[in-house]
Amino acid sequence: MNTKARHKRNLIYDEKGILAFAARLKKLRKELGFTQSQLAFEAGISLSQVARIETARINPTLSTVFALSRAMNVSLHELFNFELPDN
Amino acid sequence: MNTKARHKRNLIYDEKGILAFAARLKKLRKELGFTQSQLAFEAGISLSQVARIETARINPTLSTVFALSRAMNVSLHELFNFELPDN
DNA sequence: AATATTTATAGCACATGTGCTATAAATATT
DNA sequence: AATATTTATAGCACATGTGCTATAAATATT
Repeated sequence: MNTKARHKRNLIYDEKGILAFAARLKKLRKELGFTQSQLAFEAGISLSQVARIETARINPTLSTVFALSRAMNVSLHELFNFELPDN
Repeated sequence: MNTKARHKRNLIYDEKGILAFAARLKKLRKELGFTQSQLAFEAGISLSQVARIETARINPTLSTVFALSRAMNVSLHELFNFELPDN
């Protein structure tokens, strides 16, 4: 182990918020009749990424979210029409 | 230079979307009377990060956006109530 | 105008998002 | 039940988001 005391910064990872977004995305995708693969293709992102987002394994960037919004033809206003849980 | 042909993947960076979000955030923050420093403190993120977001230098993660939403006491529905420009 | 406050930049180290490939697990179809 | 399709995981390499510190630039206050 390194004796040098490295500072462990703690970054935000908003478990609850990420879970809520995952559920919202999955719901909309299914309602619109997309498979993950189709959505990934339309959005220009990878299938693995779509799966990771829907299972709340990662904390996507806005660009990724914007791509999903456009691919589903769902406005951001609608995509984010869910309650953000308290932290 | 390395002769090995490494693959240059191109990640999404949604310039227009990021700019639109930056403008929306700045507008709301000012309307609510926060300084960047106050907002950063309330959201538990760094001042430099708030400045980078408002000047569209970075592509923030959802967790960061959620923290801003809670700090300003503005719902996601409201925070994302803007037109996502075409890509 | 001088001073104080606020916002914008820069550079570093570290954490982690992303694409890719492969494969397993789960679900749907025949 | 067997087969096909869809979703979930894993591991790697690389790109980049984030916090921190410092400082400059811009704006507001006195």
